[in-house]
Amino acid sequence: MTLVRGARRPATASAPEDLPEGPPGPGGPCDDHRMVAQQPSAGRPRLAARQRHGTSARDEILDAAAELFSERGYAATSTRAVALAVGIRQASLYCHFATKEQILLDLLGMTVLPSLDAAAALAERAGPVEAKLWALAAFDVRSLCSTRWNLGALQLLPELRSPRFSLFHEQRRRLREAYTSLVADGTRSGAFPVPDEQVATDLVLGLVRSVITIRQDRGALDPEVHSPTIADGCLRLLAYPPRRASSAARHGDRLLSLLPFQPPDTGY
Amino acid sequence: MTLVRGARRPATASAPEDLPEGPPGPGGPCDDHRMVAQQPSAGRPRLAARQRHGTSARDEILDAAAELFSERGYAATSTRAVALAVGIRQASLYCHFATKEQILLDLLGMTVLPSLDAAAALAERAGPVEAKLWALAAFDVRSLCSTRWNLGALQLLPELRSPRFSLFHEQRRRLREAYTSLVADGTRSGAFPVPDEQVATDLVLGLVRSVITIRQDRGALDPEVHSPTIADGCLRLLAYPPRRASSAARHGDRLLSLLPFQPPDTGY
DNA sequence: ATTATCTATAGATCTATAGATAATGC
DNA sequence: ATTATCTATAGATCTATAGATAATGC
Repeated sequence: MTLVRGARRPATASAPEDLPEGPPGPGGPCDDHRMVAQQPSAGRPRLAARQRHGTSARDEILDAAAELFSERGYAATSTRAVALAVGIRQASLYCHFATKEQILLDLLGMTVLPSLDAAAALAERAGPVEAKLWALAAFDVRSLCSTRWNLGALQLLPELRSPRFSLFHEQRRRLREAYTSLVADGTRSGAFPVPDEQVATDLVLGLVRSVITIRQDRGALDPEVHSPTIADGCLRLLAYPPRRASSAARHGDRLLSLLPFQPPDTGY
Repeated sequence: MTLVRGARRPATASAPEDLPEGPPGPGGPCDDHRMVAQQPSAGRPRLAARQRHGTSARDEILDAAAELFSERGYAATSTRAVALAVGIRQASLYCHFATKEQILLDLLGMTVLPSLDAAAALAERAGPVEAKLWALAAFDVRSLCSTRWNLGALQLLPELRSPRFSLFHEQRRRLREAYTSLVADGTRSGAFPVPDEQVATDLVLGLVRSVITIRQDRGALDPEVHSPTIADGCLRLLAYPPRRASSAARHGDRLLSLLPFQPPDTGY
């Protein structure tokens, strides 16, 4: 059986790909304030100037993939589309990532790990459980609002249900357990008089994550509005007494500001 | 330029496709209780017996596509995979749908229209706004819980952001408006003392839709648990006074039972 | 004759690899 | 020499169409 080489490429293609015109000037001509100036470096020059946020080719690729995967989906985004958004050739992606899936895996790590760190730090601090839960929810929402692209939307990708993403699922499970344990504490202490702890935890997590779809529908959100509003909403969902709510929120806000780190607000 | 025909098919393939063995017996051998007995009908017989819920080939295809699109995603599900799940050849899908996208469009209609009908029916009835909101949320949740496959997950598909799905977006916008108008009524009457009506509506809708992701995580949900629990949660989110909550829920439940139709509970 | 399926395949597109090329840095 | 890119393309796979085939129903 013989195969015809190149039979798939139409004869009309004069230039094999479309890249933004113009070779990069010395030092990189990117005057867009979002981007970081590039030092001239080793390697064959690119055909197009730098157009992405990020100080390395790897970060530029992650930035483009974050935009496209979160807005169009993973399977629906070709590696060619990612490369085009970076300004390099499709094959050049593979100098920095072994597979397309590895790009997604790297992005997924960024969506859960900050909140997981916050949950661990809060668990070690003293304070009433309602303030801790408020602080964790507020941190989580702020993280989801503050990334340059709506990285949280990656958590909704149907492709993640494959067992190849078990590392990510394990991280999500641990974050869920942090919420579960706070809800259980509050139920024991009487702060959260709910009939079913698991259902209550599911609803709290659902409310926190609804910021992802709200951001998809409305575009950029103000973390200073949604973070406290949703954290307040979590306490209401848990039937925390309304007359004590504003005091718990103040306490939670203080806990949040004392954390040794804050959610990213300049991207990731 | 000459092309080599069939060069893509490996020489090892003895049978061109894999279908469940066994030609259909007369009248259809499907003794699975989930399926409906088939009359022998015109047309060339299938290679495999019927394996899907549905009384027509079209419904069988929708059933299989609902399962695969909701669990694996749209772009990640090939038409070949859908056909395989139905027990027909890939090309046979196109006897019933013009394009793959048309299958998704038909499924999307099923996810919003029942709740839209419920919203219209509730708007015409008399009753306190808190009971109406409770009833709408409870109906919505019950719809999302009661379909054979998690059809609501289709609403999360990233492919939907394309303008080709504007009909679906219009339906979603009308359902959102039903919620918006109830929240606005309740704010005016003092039942829902919230500072920002739009944010409050977003959170209520987010809480209702969280049943989609909860079902993805936990599998089948009991509508008799989640429907009232989430409807209660909506009133709490809207700062409805707790001491009046159980009365509002009773009233809402009565409104719900008086609707001229109920959410599907045998599939769709 | 009509119908619903089947086989076969066109043509587009996708991911990943092989190897050439054009810079920097020693 | 090392590095980061480029060109070219293999081989798999995808959607959709053309036309053959094997039933029913008149």
